[in-house]
Amino acid sequence: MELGAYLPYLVNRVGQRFIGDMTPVLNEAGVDIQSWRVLIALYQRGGQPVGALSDLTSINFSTLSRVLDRMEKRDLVRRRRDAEDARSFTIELTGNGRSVTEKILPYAAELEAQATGDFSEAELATLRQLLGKLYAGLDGDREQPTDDRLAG
Amino acid sequence: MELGAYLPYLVNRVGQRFIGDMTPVLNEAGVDIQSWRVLIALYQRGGQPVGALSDLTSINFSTLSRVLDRMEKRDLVRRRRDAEDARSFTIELTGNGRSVTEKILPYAAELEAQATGDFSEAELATLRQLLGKLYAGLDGDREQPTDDRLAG
DNA sequence: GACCGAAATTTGCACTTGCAAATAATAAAG
DNA sequence: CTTTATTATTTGCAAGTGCAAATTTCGGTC
Repeated sequence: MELGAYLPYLVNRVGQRFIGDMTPVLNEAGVDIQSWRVLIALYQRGGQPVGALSDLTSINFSTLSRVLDRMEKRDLVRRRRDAEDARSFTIELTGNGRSVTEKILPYAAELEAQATGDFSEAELATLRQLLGKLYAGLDGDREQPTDDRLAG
Repeated sequence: MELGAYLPYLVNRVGQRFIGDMTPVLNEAGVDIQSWRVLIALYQRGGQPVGALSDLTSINFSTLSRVLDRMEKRDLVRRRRDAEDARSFTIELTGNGRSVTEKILPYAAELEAQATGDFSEAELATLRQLLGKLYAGLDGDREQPTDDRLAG
């Protein structure tokens, strides 16, 4: 086994860099990385129960619960009791949450663009597709349908 | 922007899964994820100063210092003062560290194999290459030479 | 050969994390 | 309608984490 060929290594290395490069922008906006993950998930998928949000963001259940505490304090999200099932909350963006997200998004896009400056459209598409396929091949136990939809 | 097309999202999602799937095996061996990262880095690259190890593993400097404390306690690594420069330590695997690593490696390989079961050799090579390229495109500020060598 | 800025590593501190147990609400059965 | 099993979420606790400051050593300069 060669380190530079070991996929978990290659993947997490890139992931860490994305995080490292995003952090200064997020700090300036007073948002931590986990909150940012939640923000984009909600921004694009709309209100979600905590469980779905945990799947969506890969943030641990209990951790997410406390991330939401922070976010609520900073008026980024709101917990609304589900009318159908009172065990469940729907987490939704506040107006402020939406506006903060929209302020950060351009930087996120720019970072991605910078990282993929040397990529052709075809390469980009391939990379996305292969990452999706890789994800699908991991931990097949979890509910596949949901995950597949996410991968789309 | 679509969530499923956003690279940081796709990458970190896969990374989290790799970690999640590896954790049970690591727990059984009494090793945490960070220690595992250090183990494979040392196993493949040999003794390293803390700084290089931090680059190699993407683990924050101060965090790594304490990860090494844990690892030293569990007799996985040893700190040896550099003869040339007494500010620096060379971190090296102990015999036990090597043997623990070799015990875990097959599972790591199996996990990767399982995740990439549907991949052709060509796809695998492409994925690795594109991840390397993506890494290179990120955070161009850091010392490129070192990073490029690592990406090899 | 004492002085000063820079480099390698560690530590203080306040905050974040994940596991497992607790809470709260629903659903199904008797 | 009480009991019991199940699901959604939160919390107690013991670690783990990152930032910024401290420590130790180096290399050059006066």
